[in-house]
Amino acid sequence: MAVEAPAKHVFDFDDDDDDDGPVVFKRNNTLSSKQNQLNSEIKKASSQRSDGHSGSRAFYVQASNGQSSSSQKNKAFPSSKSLPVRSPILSPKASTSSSPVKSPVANFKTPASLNDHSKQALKQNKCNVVNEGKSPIKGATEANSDNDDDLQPLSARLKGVSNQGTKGASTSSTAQSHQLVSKTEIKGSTKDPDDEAPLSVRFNMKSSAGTSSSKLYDSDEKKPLASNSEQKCSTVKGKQEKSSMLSGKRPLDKGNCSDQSSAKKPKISDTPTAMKSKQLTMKAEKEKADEEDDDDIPISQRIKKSPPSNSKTSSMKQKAAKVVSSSLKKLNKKSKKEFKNSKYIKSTKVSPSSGDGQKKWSTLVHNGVIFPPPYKPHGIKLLYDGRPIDLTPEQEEVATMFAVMKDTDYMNKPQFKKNFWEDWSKLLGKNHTIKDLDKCDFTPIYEWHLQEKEKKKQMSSEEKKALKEEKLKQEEKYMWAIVDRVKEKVGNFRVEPPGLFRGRGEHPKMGKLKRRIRPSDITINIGKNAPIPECPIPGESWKDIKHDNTVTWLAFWNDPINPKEFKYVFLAASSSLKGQSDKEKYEKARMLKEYIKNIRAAYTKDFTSKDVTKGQIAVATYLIDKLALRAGNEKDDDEADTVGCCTLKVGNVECIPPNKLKVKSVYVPGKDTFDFLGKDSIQYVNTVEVELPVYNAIGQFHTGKSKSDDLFDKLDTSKLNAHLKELMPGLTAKVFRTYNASITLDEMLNKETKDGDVAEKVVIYQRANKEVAIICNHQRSISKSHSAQMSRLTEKITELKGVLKELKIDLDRAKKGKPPLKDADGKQKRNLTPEVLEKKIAQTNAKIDKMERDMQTKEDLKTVALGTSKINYLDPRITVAWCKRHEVPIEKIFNKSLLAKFAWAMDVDPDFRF
DNA sequence: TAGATGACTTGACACTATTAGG
DNA sequence: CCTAATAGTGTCAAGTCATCTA
Repeated sequence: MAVEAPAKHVFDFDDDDDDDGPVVFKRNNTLSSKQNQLNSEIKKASSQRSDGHSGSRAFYVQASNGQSSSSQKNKAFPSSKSLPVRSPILSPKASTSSSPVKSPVANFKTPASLNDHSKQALKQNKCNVVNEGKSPIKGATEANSDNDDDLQPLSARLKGVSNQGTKGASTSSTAQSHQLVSKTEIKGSTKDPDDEAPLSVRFNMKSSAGTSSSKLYDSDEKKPLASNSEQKCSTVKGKQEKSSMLSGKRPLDKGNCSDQSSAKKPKISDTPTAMKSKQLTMKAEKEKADEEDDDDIPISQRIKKSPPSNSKTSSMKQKAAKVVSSSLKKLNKKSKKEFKNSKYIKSTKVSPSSGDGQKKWSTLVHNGVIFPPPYKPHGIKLLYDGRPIDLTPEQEEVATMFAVMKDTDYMNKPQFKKNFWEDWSKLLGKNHTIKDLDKCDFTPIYEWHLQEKEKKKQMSSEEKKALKEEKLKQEEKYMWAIVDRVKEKVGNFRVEPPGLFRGRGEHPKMGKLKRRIRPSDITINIGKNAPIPECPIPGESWKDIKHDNTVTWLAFWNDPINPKEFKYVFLAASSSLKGQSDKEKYEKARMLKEYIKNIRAAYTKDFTSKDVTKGQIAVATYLIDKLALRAGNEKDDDEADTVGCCTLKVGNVECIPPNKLKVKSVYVPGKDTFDFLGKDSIQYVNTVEVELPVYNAIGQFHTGKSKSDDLFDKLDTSKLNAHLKELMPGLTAKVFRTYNASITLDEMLNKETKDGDVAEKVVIYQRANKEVAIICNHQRSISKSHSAQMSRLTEKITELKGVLKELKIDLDRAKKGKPPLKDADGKQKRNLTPEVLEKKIAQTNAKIDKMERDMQTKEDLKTVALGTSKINYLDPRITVAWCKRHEVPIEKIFNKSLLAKFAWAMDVDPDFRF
């Protein structure tokens, strides 16, 4: 446990908490209380079907969180990912005292025995949670109200029209019987004791697996529209040769940014007492928190309990919701301020407020950031006109950055070279020998670089290990922050090293020098009473120190490429702060489910609106809903030229009438082709059938415009989002992406999962995952070795087929009592019985089948990136619940970092549906 | 109310570590 | 065991969206 000492040493505070176990690892159940807020803000009348008690209990510090990377080998770890309440680092004994026990069924291993601390933590946390609308009938009533047949989905309408899509589309809402009642009753009966019960009880798959089958609802409504669309994802990255206009539009490289850094919404000061009040036990805090929670929440509670969505009344409901939610916001804000300096402030740490510039933390301790090592000159000379040239270390450093990129695609981009030359020649100075980049030969430096790389590779594993450990030792203290007395991982504590800007696509600024960041560029954000991190570079100092607890960043600096933008240091994804907002995001998306029917009905109505703005909003919303497009903010001239929905150009959307003019188009749905560069200059190509009114509307938006004009000239993202907010509190364009992704996963999993072994189920999951990735257009570049791999596989299959043929011949002969043919080398093969041969044939056939399937999968997935959706779009609770229901170890789906990131979702009820 | 600013999420890809296959 | 493929992790660019400012 070498890490223990440094960790403690670094954050030496709270000594007296130690006897109570490191406070740091008693994570509060921020999520559930947070959820209350979410609810209060947006949830209102929406139903929450089988949210179960997710997040409604003690929170387990994810192991990885308290885990030093050096101890990751610990085998106990993977099995207890979500569980250790105490860090193995800080409390070694915890590993034995709360040793995880295998859950009888699946691998949701759970602690059979929690140590006292953990138990206490559980209890304490529980109280946070009770108010979470947990009435046993909650699920039942609301699920019932979620009457699918009430909902008139667009997809249903589309079905008549577009028969093209088959992808993952559930075809009917057959199984709509509301067996939910029984389900929730079962749930309810086990729930209450649950809270006290060992977690293993809740994870007991057998019990839940038995009931889960009763739950089969399916609704067209929830089906993503995109599932009906035929998607073609081109793999080609965009290559628009954009005439470079490095607009001088960024005049101010303001060194004055010091001002800006502070100009912000009103600061809420830290609790003065926060750090000092060591005598304040967690429990006391907790209780206060609960008190205040109770004070804070009731309205939302009431709101939540108000009748769930019902399409007939929903417009009224929506209005009401809006009002309530906004007034509630104000109320929250106000009360927060009023209590700011009271001791109640403590409580907000348990339920930091969402959004609205409210408090994100009460105490924050960290050690700042670590800087890349200074440049070490290598002395290798580049050749200019064939002659070696001396460079100063500064000049050499930048030259090396360029040299090292020799074999990248950037070298083929004039813009890159141009920008590089501009910045580098400045460093060289006016009278330097080097006057022309084209005459420079960087090869010596490049080769030196390759050599260095090779050297590194050749190092013995001991050396490598030592090096790694050295690095770890240096970084250890920066890796952690203590947020509200919980030790949390910091995400990116390393300051970005200098380099050449690698903009994607045709970025006008690619190749520019990204200068070195120094302490004097960096603003630190930290708790009022926390020690200010020592500046790691002697003689220098931070630019500024702030104590802003309305934000979550620990530090920032101005982006050297675009000085009015910032680079932030945040907590890692596994932190509870991130987890909170993650959960909120999915809750919002789930809420959309309750509104979607009305929203679709509304925009469908507006397709034909006389009001052009209305029509454009309608069509845009439709595209966002159906195609999962991004919103599409305006972009500056000094950014790559990419578009999203609101910034689509006329030329991006082509109408393909069945034959000629759209006016003529009869009662046939039109076809629209999309082709544009999206985020990261990834190309989007999609041909999709749309409803006739949409087709016509697009045609109208086209008229009188040139290809480069905005398709939606009356629209931008803020108007669009403002409109969406009227339909559902908190609704924005991106929620549709989350919604469509998660609902697709949920439905596919529940529809497709059959009996079978774990491997088969994992395949089902991957297929659903892939579907989502396609919907979201998550692409990856084809690996360099792809074609080689494919041909190798083909080869192998051919070979196997040859074997098969031979076997068949041998079988024939064996049946006739003849000996087998000689093998390729002319040697006599063994005599085998027909039975054995038949078995071999079957085996070979199976092998070939498998290989062909693998090959197909490989081909299908060569341009599809599954990771992004898993990380950002798929509600982890869907996955966790599915795993529980189907006895698939969660580790088969989530890797270590995802498990840490989704710790908040691990205790979801197996019956959870998105 | 548009545009600027600020904070945060999303995204592809490069680099490393681990595992599978020969 | 070694190599190649794959999985995992880190990096940092590029989005979204709320809020502030003029």
